[in-house]
Amino acid sequence: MVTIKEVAKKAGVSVATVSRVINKNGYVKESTFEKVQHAIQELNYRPSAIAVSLNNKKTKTIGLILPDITNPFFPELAKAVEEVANSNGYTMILCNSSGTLKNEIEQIEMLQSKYVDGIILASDSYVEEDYKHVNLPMVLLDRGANPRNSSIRVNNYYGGVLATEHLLEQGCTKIAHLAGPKDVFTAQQRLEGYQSVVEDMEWFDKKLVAYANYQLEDAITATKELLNQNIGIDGIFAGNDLMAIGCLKAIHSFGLSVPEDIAVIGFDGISLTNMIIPELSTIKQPIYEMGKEATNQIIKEIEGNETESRDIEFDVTLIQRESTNRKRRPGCEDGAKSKDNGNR
Amino acid sequence: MVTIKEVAKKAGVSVATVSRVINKNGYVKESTFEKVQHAIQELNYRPSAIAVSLNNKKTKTIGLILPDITNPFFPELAKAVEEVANSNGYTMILCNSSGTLKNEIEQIEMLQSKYVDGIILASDSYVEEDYKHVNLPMVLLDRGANPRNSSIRVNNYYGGVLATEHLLEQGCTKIAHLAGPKDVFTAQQRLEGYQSVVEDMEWFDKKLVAYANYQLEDAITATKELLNQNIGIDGIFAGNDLMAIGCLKAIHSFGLSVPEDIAVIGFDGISLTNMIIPELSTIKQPIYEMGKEATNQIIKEIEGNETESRDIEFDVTLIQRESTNRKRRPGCEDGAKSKDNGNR
DNA sequence: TTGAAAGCGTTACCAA
DNA sequence: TTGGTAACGCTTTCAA
Repeated sequence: MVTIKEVAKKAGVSVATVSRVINKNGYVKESTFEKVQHAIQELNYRPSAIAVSLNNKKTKTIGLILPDITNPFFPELAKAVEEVANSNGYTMILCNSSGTLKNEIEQIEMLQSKYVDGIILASDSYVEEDYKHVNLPMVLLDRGANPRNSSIRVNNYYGGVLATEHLLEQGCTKIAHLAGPKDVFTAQQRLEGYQSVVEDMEWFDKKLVAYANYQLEDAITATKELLNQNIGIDGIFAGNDLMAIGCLKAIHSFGLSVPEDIAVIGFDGISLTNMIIPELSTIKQPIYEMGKEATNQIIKEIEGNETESRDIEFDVTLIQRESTNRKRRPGCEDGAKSKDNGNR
Repeated sequence: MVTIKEVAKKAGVSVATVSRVINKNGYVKESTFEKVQHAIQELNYRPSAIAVSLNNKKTKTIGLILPDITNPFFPELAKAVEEVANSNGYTMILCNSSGTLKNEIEQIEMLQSKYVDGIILASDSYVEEDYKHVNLPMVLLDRGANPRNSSIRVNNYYGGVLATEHLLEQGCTKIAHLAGPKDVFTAQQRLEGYQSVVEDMEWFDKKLVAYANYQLEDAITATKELLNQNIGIDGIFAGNDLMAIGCLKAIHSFGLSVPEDIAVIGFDGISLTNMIIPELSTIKQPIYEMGKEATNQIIKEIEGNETESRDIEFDVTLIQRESTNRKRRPGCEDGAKSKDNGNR
């Protein structure tokens, strides 16, 4: 690699001057500027990001910690982060935490020692206590408010309400909920949304709520149990899309059909939902937007334009597709009935 | 951040001694060692990766360039790379090239100026010419041989043969191929595999080959056209799984069923294939293994244990599921008939 | 067994 | 408008 010294020698100036040319600050005579530029081209010189970082304590790098990149929700998020980061001159280091606190902590340590400028953390297991020693800008995804860090999320509660009401509107008379893990924030909120709608209905029964771990396989098992233990279920609100697909498979294995016998709606709006047959209705989160906003926020905090932390809540949107279309024949449309709740 | 100097002061020794303790090299008296360790703990000191890098020209970072992280093939790959990298003390910078040469080149430049130690490149548009100025270890995914770089890939040709023969075995009498983009290496190879099996059959016709861009939407259109222009197609080999799902949707929209009317097989073995109904038969690539091997290879090259480049070809495996199961009722099994071709 | 100091490639301050 | 140089945090060589 060619260094600034070699450029200086070639151009017949000092390294200080070359530095000024590179950063376009300080006074440089026009002719000197050109001479230096020429030398830079000639030698195909690129400043060492390492050396620059050592000086100014900035690496132009942000860390993104995800529970699992193979969960289809996250690639879209990662893409948004990467794109926004890049277009602001940052690069992204990706870490898979596998959702365990131990890994998260370890990775945060590692990111700190690599001097990333900030961290975006999508964590299921976040507990404020555990992150006391993190003194970098950090924005949280899908977590509740926290005085120290900005957070980006959707109104999960309202999404739960929306999904449940939609099933009701479609004529469902007994609606079950396949909830995510009990200790996961988003899952709790979605469940509460569901409960708020159905708890006073005369058919409601606690046994209509089952739990699974947000994964497909687990959801299949849970759905089968749900169907065995309850008679007359004709609608299921699954806590995420992956589990909704599990529902579909379980229902299929019972020889029942969707949406005729049982309507199914998911949550997240991953692209998978319109790949399957029947296409899956869902409560869509603006995933890309969320990643974009998280990145913008972290960059603001890094660059010091914004030190106070912000709480940003996005709206969810009901996407009706075949899996809940009980009013006409399936296969017709893919309408996004936006039901903004007006916040933001 | 606490520096080595502060540790030295606290322990009452010089920075050189602290450095020796950290790196466990050179002579250090037992008692001194302990004293220093103690100070390190006390201050919660972590060496600055930046400063270390400036010295030894190694960043312990590798760059992974992918065409599109939202394509389900790549997250699994990325996960493998990240895990193997981490367990060797490396971190991974992820870049989305969107498949364009311009972005790839730009990102390689950027990665070089960040002094990554090596690059894993999954490229559709790789042309040796364009990468002449890359003087880092680089391993290529899914590309043909190249004297300068190691490459990791599967036997795409053989996979094409395997898929086509499988459809034949299932009793298909007129098999179409939905191929990937003409200029993409993997797509060409798979197509050739198909052709080698069917070109001498009396029913074969060039019109049985259609092209799409490896994406779902495009595949739906192409399949519809295929079905409109050809009579009697009862088997389709799609160039990748995403397109196979497109086939399924197109066939469904014609009111036909899979596998009874038309059997469908994909290529890749992404996890999507067992999420959909009917579950999709496919030619599975050992994606995780490939990522793992790519990472091991790049690390070897970085650490200088291996300077010569290697060409590693993995075997593909036929996974038969419902979408080609014409011999018995669907829904029974998920068998992996391994047909090794003995290379590697 | 330990410490002093040079050097890694920049930036920024101070002088000239 | 330019150049010399300290400083960033660490490793490594050389001396002690």
